[in-house]
Amino acid sequence: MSITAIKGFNDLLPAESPIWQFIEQTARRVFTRFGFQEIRVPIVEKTELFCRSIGDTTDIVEKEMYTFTDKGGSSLTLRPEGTAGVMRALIEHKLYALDSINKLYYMGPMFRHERPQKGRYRQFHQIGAELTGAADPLVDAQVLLMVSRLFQELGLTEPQLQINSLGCPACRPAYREALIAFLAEHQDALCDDCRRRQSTNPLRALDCKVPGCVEATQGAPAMVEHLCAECDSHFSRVQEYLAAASVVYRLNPRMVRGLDYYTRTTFELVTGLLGSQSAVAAGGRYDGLVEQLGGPAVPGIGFALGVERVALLLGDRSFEQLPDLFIAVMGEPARIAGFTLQAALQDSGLRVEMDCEGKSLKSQMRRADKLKSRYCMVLGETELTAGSISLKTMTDGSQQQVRLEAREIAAAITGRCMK
RNA sequence: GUGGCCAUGGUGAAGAGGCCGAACACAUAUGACUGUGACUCAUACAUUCGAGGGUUCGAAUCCCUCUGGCCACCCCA
Repeated sequence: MSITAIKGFNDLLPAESPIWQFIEQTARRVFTRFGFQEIRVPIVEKTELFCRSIGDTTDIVEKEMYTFTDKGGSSLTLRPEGTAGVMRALIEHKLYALDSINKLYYMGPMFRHERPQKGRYRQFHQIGAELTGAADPLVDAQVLLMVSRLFQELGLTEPQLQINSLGCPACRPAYREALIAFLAEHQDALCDDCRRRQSTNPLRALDCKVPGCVEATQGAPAMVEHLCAECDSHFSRVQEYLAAASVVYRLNPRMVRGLDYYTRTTFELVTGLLGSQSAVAAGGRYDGLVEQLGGPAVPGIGFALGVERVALLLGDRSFEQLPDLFIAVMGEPARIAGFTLQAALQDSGLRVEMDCEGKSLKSQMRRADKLKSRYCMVLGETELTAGSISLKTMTDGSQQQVRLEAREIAAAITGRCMK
C-alpha cells in the first residue's frame, strides 16, 4: 500500500486551485479597501496561548487540538484558529503602540482533531480579519459591512448574516443564572445532551437542533433582553449603523459562540447548503482578550471564514484558463523555430502551448483540441520556407494566412479576442 | 469520541459462490489519414476486485479483523 495523506488532510488539486485563488484575491481586495493589512504568523504556538484565549473548557481546547511536546520539552500546538496568534503578535511587537487602531488580516491553515465530514477537515483554511483598538459600535458595523461586501463580491448571496450580543462580564453571569433556572424548570422536555449542558454550557441548549429542545426553549430568556445598559446601548447603535449602511442581517438571539473570549456583538454567516456545517464565516467582539493574554486593555473585533466551505458554496463555477495558441511542429528545425515563437508570444502575455513529447502531427492536433486551445498552427518545412503559417480557429475550423512573425501572430490572435 | 452506509481499472460503474480468462461506457495510446483536432472504425489498456486472515473442491461475491472514504451526532469555519 502506498503512502497516503493523513485522514482529514487534503491535497488541493489544480482543478480546484482557481476557486481558492479567486476567494483569496477577492478577500485581499476587499480587506485592502477597508484599510486592512496582511499579517503572517506561525502555525505553531505554545499550547498555553490557546488555553488562555479560547478557554480551557471549550471543546477545541479539551479535545480537538494537535498538541505535542517538542525536543526542548515545551508543549506546542498547531493553531486551531487564527485570532490568538495574531493577538499574541500584536502584544509581542507592541503594534498597539505604533497606532491605536490596528487592522490586520491573515489567511492560512488551521488544525482541529475532529472527525472529518462534509465541509469539515482536520486541516482546514481560514481567511480572517481583526480590528483592534476601538470599542466604538461603528467599528462593529464596519467589520460587518466588510464581511457582507466580501460575500457580495464572492458572488454569494445565500449565506445569511445573523447577529447577536453576548453581553459582557458585567451582565452575562446574571443571564446565565436566569437561563440555568429556566432550563431546570423545563428539563423534562430536554434531550440528554441539553440536560448535561445545563451546568457545563447552558447557552448551548439554545442552539440545540433536537425538535423537543427547540420547542422547550421557545420561551427561554434571551441574552439580548438581559444586557446591561452599556451593552444594550452598544448593540442598538451597532444596528443603527448597520441600517445606515443598508447591511442586511437578521437578529438571532439564540446564536451561541464556541470560544470563550467573545463579548457583545457576535455574528455568523449561515447557510443551509452545507449539511450540518451551517456556519461559513463567524466572528465577534473580544474586548477582554488582549488583556487576558498579558497585553494592555485593547478592545478588538474580528471574524474568520472557512475557505473550504466557501469553495463548496461556489461549487463548480468555472475558472478555467485556456491556451490561446497551440504550436504543432514537424521536424527539428521547426521545433526550434516553434520554441522561439512560443517564447516571444508568451512574453507578449499569451498563453502558448507546444508539443514536448515529439508526437505525430495528429497527436499534436488532438492535444491542441484536448487543451481547448483557441488557435492552432502547424510549423514545418513548408511554413519555414514560405515564411507564413495558417492560423486555425479551433471552434469553427477556419484558417487564415499570417506571416511567420511573433508580432503578426499575436496581433491576429488578440485582434480577434477583442471582438 | 459515538453511530450509519460504502470500498471492483485513470474515471463512472456491471457483477448477489463456479458461465469472471471481470461486462459496458468514458478517458488514454497507436493506427486507418507519408503534414491538420472534433465524427467514424480498428487495436491496446484490472495475473485482479482496499489490506490481511477464514469457510469452500471453488470467493470480487459468505464470515472475521484491520485500513480508508462518505454522511450524521458532538462541536465548529
